[in-house]
Amino acid sequence: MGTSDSDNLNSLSKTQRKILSFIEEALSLEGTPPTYREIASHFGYSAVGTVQDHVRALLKKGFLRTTPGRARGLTLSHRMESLDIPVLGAVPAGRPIEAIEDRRGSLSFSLSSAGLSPKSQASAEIYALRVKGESMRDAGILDGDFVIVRKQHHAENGQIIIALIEGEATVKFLEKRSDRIRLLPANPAFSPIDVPVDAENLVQGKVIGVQRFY
Amino acid sequence: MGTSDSDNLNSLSKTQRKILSFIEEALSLEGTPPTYREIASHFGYSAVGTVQDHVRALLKKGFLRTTPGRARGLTLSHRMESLDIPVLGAVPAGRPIEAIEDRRGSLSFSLSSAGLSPKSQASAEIYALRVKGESMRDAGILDGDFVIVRKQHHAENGQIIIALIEGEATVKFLEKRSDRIRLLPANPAFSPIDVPVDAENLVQGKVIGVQRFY
DNA sequence: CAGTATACCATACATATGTATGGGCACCAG
DNA sequence: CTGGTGCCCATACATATGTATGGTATACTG
Repeated sequence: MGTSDSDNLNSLSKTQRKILSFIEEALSLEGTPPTYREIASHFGYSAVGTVQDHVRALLKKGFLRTTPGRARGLTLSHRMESLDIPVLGAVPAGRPIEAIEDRRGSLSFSLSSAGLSPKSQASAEIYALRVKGESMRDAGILDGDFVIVRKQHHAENGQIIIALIEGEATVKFLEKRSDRIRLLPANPAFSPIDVPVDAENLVQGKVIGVQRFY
Repeated sequence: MGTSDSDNLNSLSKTQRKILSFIEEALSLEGTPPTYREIASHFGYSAVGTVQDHVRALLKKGFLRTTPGRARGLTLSHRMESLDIPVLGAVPAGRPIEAIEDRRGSLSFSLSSAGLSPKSQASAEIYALRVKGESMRDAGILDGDFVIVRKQHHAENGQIIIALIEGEATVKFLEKRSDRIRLLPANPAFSPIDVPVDAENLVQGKVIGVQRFY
């Protein structure tokens, strides 16, 4: 498991990361890489050269490859696979998930199979989290599995959600009541967790899928 | 589930099929669709117009889409997803899985996450099956889940495999012994199945992943 | 201070690429 | 025979796009 230079996303500036994400996204959504001008207009740049600079940086750092002269010649140097959603790392204490940009990699996920429109992906509201622990075992969500999450701050009874409890992200069933909210594990060895109805940032997202690799 | 016109590959001429395949291939290999001229030179055409004709036909028949004016604007009209593996239907009696081409759709699956090289994909040896029943419940494989299978006819002890029993495909743990082979369910409500060691076509593939959609 | 990286703008130019037009030839159904 | 489809060539043109050049400004580092 090498953390080579080109693997270390921390070596990227915030802007560079944004642009890289956009390219990844466009690749999966449109099937073709964006042009320099498309990138520029997306971020409000009035100059193509601005994008050139950033692409050049990403090139130099090994995140992108280009075929000289080729239209839409940008490709990701890593995974040729395709469309991917970010795999977020562990949730630092107290920080809601939106703040996290600690990408650990990416997963491929069939949005159409999940009945999602391309739009829901466009807004980059889908991400993956690696499950730790056995608390959802009986729901078929095992330790090490990836849950596919759509970022949203509401959910219905009985849905599996990502909840933020004391700064920690956990996967649980949601049970809303008038007086309190209860988070139910799917494993008799674990106890339900009660939360005040007015808890802030409780619901971070809804689990829309599970992926496991043997 | 209609077999619409654009689903029927038989409505394509041999040449059109070749060109469609080339586009699909280029998409997965290069990450970008080919240009008309690239297609032309690949097939030895000296005229761009020749490709235009064929693309126009594929367009008309609904296999391709284009964004007018866009460089490398060809995209597949079906699965926008990306790389996909076929989802096979139920296994008809007695017929080994290789014979089945009853595509029910396709799934996106992150090969790199599963530690697979692009080559294993190229050989189209990966497919998906929809799980019926609860026999593997305790292994986190639930009814309705998709198992990702690599086609192979051998497997090791403890691995989850696709076994062909009396013409039916089932998901089970494999337990090889000197005298017989035992297929273990992951659910106390089900019983192990014993199979002679010389059973033919028993192991159809190895389960390398699971995917679930809520 | 010089040097380097980041971040942006403006402009120009060569060419990569989609697209239109106009043929030509073979085959087959009406 | 006429029309449609498949299959191929040649050429022209507008524009989509990569790429080079040259600025400005900030911040950090040695």
